[in-house]
Formats: sequence, C-alpha cells, structure tokens
Amino acid sequence: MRKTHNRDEIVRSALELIAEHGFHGAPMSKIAEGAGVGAGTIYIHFENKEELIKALYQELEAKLYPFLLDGYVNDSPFRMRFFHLWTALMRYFIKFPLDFRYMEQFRNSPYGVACRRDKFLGTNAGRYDVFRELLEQGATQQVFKDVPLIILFSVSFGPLLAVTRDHVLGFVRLDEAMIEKTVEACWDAIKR
Amino acid sequence: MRKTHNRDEIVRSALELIAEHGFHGAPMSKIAEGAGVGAGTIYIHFENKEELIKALYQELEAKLYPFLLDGYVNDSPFRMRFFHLWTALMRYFIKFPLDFRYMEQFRNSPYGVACRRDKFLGTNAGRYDVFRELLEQGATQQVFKDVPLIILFSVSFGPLLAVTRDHVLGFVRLDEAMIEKTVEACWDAIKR
Amino acid sequence: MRKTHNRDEIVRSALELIAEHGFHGAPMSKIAEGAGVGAGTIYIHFENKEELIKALYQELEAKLYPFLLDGYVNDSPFRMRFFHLWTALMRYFIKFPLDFRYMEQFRNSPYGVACRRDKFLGTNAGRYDVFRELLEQGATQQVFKDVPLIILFSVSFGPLLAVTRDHVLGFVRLDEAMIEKTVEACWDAIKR
Amino acid sequence: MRKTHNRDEIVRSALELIAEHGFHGAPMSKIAEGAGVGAGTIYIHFENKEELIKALYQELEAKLYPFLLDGYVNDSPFRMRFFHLWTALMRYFIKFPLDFRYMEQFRNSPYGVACRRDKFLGTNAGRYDVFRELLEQGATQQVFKDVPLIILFSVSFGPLLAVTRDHVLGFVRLDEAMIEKTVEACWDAIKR
DNA sequence: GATGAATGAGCGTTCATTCAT
DNA sequence: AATGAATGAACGCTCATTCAT
Repeated sequence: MRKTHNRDEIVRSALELIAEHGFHGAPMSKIAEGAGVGAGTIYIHFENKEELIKALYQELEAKLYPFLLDGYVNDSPFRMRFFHLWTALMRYFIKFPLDFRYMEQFRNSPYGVACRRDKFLGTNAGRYDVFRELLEQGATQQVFKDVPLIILFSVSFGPLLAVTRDHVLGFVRLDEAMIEKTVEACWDAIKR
Repeated sequence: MRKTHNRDEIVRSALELIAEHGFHGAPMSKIAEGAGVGAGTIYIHFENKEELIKALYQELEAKLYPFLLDGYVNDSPFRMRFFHLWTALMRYFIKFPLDFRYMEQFRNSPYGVACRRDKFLGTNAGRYDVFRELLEQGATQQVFKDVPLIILFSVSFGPLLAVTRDHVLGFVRLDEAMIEKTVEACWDAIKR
Repeated sequence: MRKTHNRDEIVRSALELIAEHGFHGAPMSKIAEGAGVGAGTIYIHFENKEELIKALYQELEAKLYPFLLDGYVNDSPFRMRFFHLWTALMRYFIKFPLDFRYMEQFRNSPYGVACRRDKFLGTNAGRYDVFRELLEQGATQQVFKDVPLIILFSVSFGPLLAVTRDHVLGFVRLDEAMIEKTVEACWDAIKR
Repeated sequence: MRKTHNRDEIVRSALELIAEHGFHGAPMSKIAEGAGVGAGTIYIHFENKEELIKALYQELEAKLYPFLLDGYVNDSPFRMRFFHLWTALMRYFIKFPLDFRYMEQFRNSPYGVACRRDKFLGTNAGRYDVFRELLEQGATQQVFKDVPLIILFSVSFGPLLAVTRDHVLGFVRLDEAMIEKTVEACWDAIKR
C-alpha cells in the first residue's frame, strides 16, 4: 500500500532530522525531501507539525516496548526484574541513538511535559506501564525509598539517561560492564 | 548609569522568556519588549542572540557559585561536603526556578554541549570547579564507583536534576525532607 | 505554467526597480510587490538577492547578443564590422534604457567587477565574445593603437557608454546622426 | 581649532570607507569610528549623510582644481592645453585612487546625476570650469566634432575614465606612456 | 492520494538619526 | 561643541501551511 509507505518514510525522515538538528532545525520541507515526498503530502498523513512530532514519539515508544519485554519474566526476583528493564532500556538507546536523541528532545519540550503531566495526573494515569508497575510494587514492598512515585521515576532513570546522553554525545563509549555499573547506580539510588 | 540598567533588564527579560518558552519561543523583539527597550538596544550590549544566550548562562553560573560555597568547609568530612554542595545546588534551583529552567535548556542545546565538551576535553579541562574537585578526590580515595569522571558527574547529578525538574514543572512540591532524600539518592548512586 | 510566469514577473520587477533606484533602493519586498507575488516567492526562483541580480544580468546579456549579431557579416570589411557592432549596441541601449541602466549598475558593483576580472584573467578568459574577437583581430592587424586589449575595450566603449548615459538620463536626445557621430568617435579613439 | 580638525577627520574617514565599500558599506557609525569621534559629532558638522556625501565631493573637486591648473598656460596652443588638462586629471586620479573611486561612485549615484543636471541645465550652468571653457572654445573654432557640448564632455572623458578605472581596479598598471596614449585617444575621439 | 509553487507573518539584525548628559 | 546609548523602521530571508492541479 502506497499510503503506508509514504507515512513511514515521513516519520523516518522526521526522526533523523529532528534527532540531529532539533525541532527548529527540521523544517517540514526538509522532512518531506528526506522522505522523498512533496511538502503537501505530510499534511495528508498528519494534521500539522505538532501532530507529526507527537505521533513519532508514540511510534518510538511502541517500538521500544517489545524490546523491553523480551525475556522479561514477570515473577522473577524483584532486583532481577529491575536490572532486566533498566539494562534493556539502556541497550536500546545505545543501539538506536537517534531514538534516544529524539525522545530526549521530546521530553524537554512543551509536548513532552504535557505528555508527562497527563501520565501522572491526567487521563492516562492508570494506563499500564511496566516501569510504573515495578516501581509501584517496590514502593509497596518498601524496597524503595519512601518518596512519591514520580520521584522514584526520576531518581531511578536520572543516572541512566544522563550516562546514556554522555555516550550518545560521544563523551564516553559504554561497554557492557559500564552499562551494568550504571544500572547498579540506578538501583542504589532508588533502594532504601 | 542608564547603560547598566538596560543591560540588566535585557538579561532579566531574556531569562524569563527563554526559561518559559525556549530559545526559539523567545524572539529578540519580545526580549526587547520585556526589557522595556527598543529592539536595536540589545545589539548595543550583545553582539547577537547567541552571545546574549551565552552571556546569560555565564551570569547565572557566576551567581550560583557563591551560593554553593556559602558555608562550605573545605576540610570537613567527605560525605558532609558532598551533602553540602548537592543540597545547596538543589535549594538554589528551587529558589530560582527560572535559573534552573534556563540552565537546563542551555545544557540541552548545542551551546551547552560544546561547553561541556570543552570542560571535559578542551582548554577548560583544568579550570577549577568545586564539583569536579570533590568527585576527583572521591574517585582517588575509592569512595566512589570505579567509573570515568564524566560518569560520576552524570550519575550523581542525574537524580538531582530529574527530581528538581519535577518540582519546577509542578509535578511535586519538594520540602527539606524530600531534598535530603534526593541528595541521599545521589550519594547512594555514586558511592561504591 | 504559473511558475515561469511568476519568475518572469520577478525579473521584470527587479529590472525596473534596480535600474531606477539601484540595488539598495530596491528591497526584495518591493520587487515582490512589483511582480505581484509574495515576498517568499522570490526565494523559490532565486537563492537570494545576489543570485537574482546575477541571473538578471545574464538574461540581459543573452537578450542583447542576438540583437548585436543581427545583420552582422563576419567577413565584411573591418571598419564596417566595428560600426555595425557599436551602432547596434548603442541602438539597443537606447531602445531598452532600463537594460542600460541596470547593466551599468551591475558593471559598477562588486559583482560586475568580479565578472570582468574573470573575463580578462579568469576561467572565462577564452570564452567567445564578438567584441573581443574584433578587438583582438584589430590589434593583430595593427589597425588599433598599440595598447593592451583591456585598454582597447575601455577606449572604444568609453565614449559610447558615456554618451548613452547622457541620453538615458535625459541630458541629450540621440538621433541616428548623433549615434553615428558617437560611434565614429569610438573608432577614432581606438584606431592607430 | 578643534572644530575644524574633527570635521576634516570625518571627511577623510568618509572618503576612505565610501571609496572602498560604497555608500551603503559605510555606515555613519563606522565613519565616526574611523574619524575618532562620536557618532553624534558628525551631525554637528553635517546635516545628514547626504550632505556629508555632497560636501565631500565638493572638497575633492576643490582639491583637484589647483592640481589641474598647475603649469596650465592659458594662451598656449589648443592641443597642448587639452593634453595638459587631460594628462593632469589622469595623473591626479592615479595619484589619489580613493578620490577617483569616490568621485566615480558619486557620479553614478542620484546625487551625482542631480549635480550634473544642475551643471548643464540648472543654475550652475554658467559657472566657470576650465574643461568647459576649453571644450566650448574648441567647438566654436570647429576643432571638435559638431555635437552638443555635453557630448563633447562624454566623448573626451569617456576613454580617460574607463582606462583609469581599469588601473584603479588593478586590471592594468598605467605608466606615463600609457597615459599619453589614453589622452591621445581622448583627443582623437573628440577632434573633427 | 499526491504535489510543490505560493504565501506572508515573523525572524534576527542593521543603521541613520536623536538627545540627555 | 561633543558624546554614544538608544531608537525603531526597514532589511533579507525562512518556513508552516494551503490549494490548484
């Protein structure tokens, strides 16, 4: 189907350009060019630039999920599940640095903030999320520090994202040992 | 002297607008308007927008430093010094949320990345920095995990910045107890 | 096709405005207005103002050439060929005074100087040019004064351009007799 | 007297900048800087930029005149006087290339055209001018071609100015022999 | 569905001129 | 007389979006 093919190319082109040059360094005309379509074609598939940006973020999240769950054993020990998820996330970002750079930009943008507000306070507050499930469980079982859920998120992802950023920007080159040490830091940060 | 007054107003207006709307959401014309000056006046004090952005960042850093060092005792126990600095930083950001938002934007921009590259690899690699001194000392004394210096930075600041962000964006309201717990998380994340 | 029509209108408007008010008296916005298009439309057809200016010059040269060669007999006597070309050039400028004024402005601008430098010293030094051919031939046959080629150009065009300028600016009204006298002056100036 | 000194410096700075970069490449602020005065000081001595430009032109003309008349013998043979004036003019321009470039720019600008219109048609039509006197005399005595005075001007100055331009722009290097040949060309062009 | 030329508001920046000192 | 910070209209140019084809 032609239609889907074009849409995919647009999304791919947007990812590349925005990840590399930021939202404002990626004009619609260049996204179209990179996708091999006309400028108007984007507006057939997406209402406007903002919608394209949000849709792309959701596609990246959807692509990430199976990666995280691959090999995830729901009833394995708590610590192991934490290590599995955090390690998988880090490996994913290292494998797909464009995805990381895009997602970081998104998180730092008004769109991303609104998205997060919705996640914690809004209509999506209850939607299923492996990370949330794990953190909530750990909080209940008093494995983690006694702080609000959102702070558990920030404290346990903070080191991972910061270190991954260093890698993606070329400040360090992460190998498996360093990934393990980083995930350990995340665990140490959060555990009681 | 009129000159200094205008310059200060421009810097203040730029801080407000950029912190709130990002670099691209803060056109020079609005910065001028917010400062109560003509558009051309900015260019008397700053060569161009980029220079204004960098100068503002440096002013904020200069304002932050004394705040960190206030009460800092150079030969107090290691852990105490860490807690002093990290707590002071967090309190500063909570007290001046615009500064935090601006500095975060800067760090996530090409300017900020270049600045950091310079700090770790370039000509400023040796310049004095309380944080760096402390982290290097801790690495030498094997108090911290055995990872490169840059990762010590990311791991120990990661939770702090992420949690502060939650506060500044209104997702949590941090009190002294929560600040302490966050700094503890930073310490736990980094310590061997 | 709309595209070509708009491009032509832009070129026409630029010619009029620049011929009359100079490069700096012809802002892109007014050129657009004169062409009946939006300001951005110009940038679809020309990369920037400089490229528009150069392209317009080349179009005028291309328009001039056939005019010069019409009725030009390659093996007619030397003096006749000179009179043919110089007379045709002068008639052309009188018929299209905007072209004259534009070309003069161009010649007096950095673009025009660079263009001329290229013609005499650069990569275009060998490109075919009726005027150059005639002058080189005349130099070889010692019909002309013994001076460098570039001076033959200046000496033989000098009177023509100066007189044409007088006409275009309204200081004289040239008729056929006066054109003939002017071309004779050019011939007298150059011949040995 | 301070006043005169500043004025002179402004005029000198304007000459340098405009000759080199054109009217639009010479902002008042840079002219002030080059003169070592404040921007406002220019407006004490000249009403506005246009007046500065015109005043500078008149100063250059006033400076040129004595140069032309030096050694000029009013009752020497006709041809000799012509050669004296044209040669002196050319030498002057070669000696003071900034003056030449400035005067050419002026002549090609609306100011210059207005000035010339005034000279030939306006209130200054009768003012004394060595060149005019000589050309009028030559016309009366039927030494020159039978064309209007203004065309005598253009025809006799055309080669001189064009060749001088070549020299000033670096296309040729004129020596005394070449100057003589150029002046001869001017004479040939004009004489009956 | 697909195109890409066209739009025009808005951007960063310049500069002739003014005026409080 | 001299200053130079301040002004703001105007510049060249960009780009999200539209619409005739």
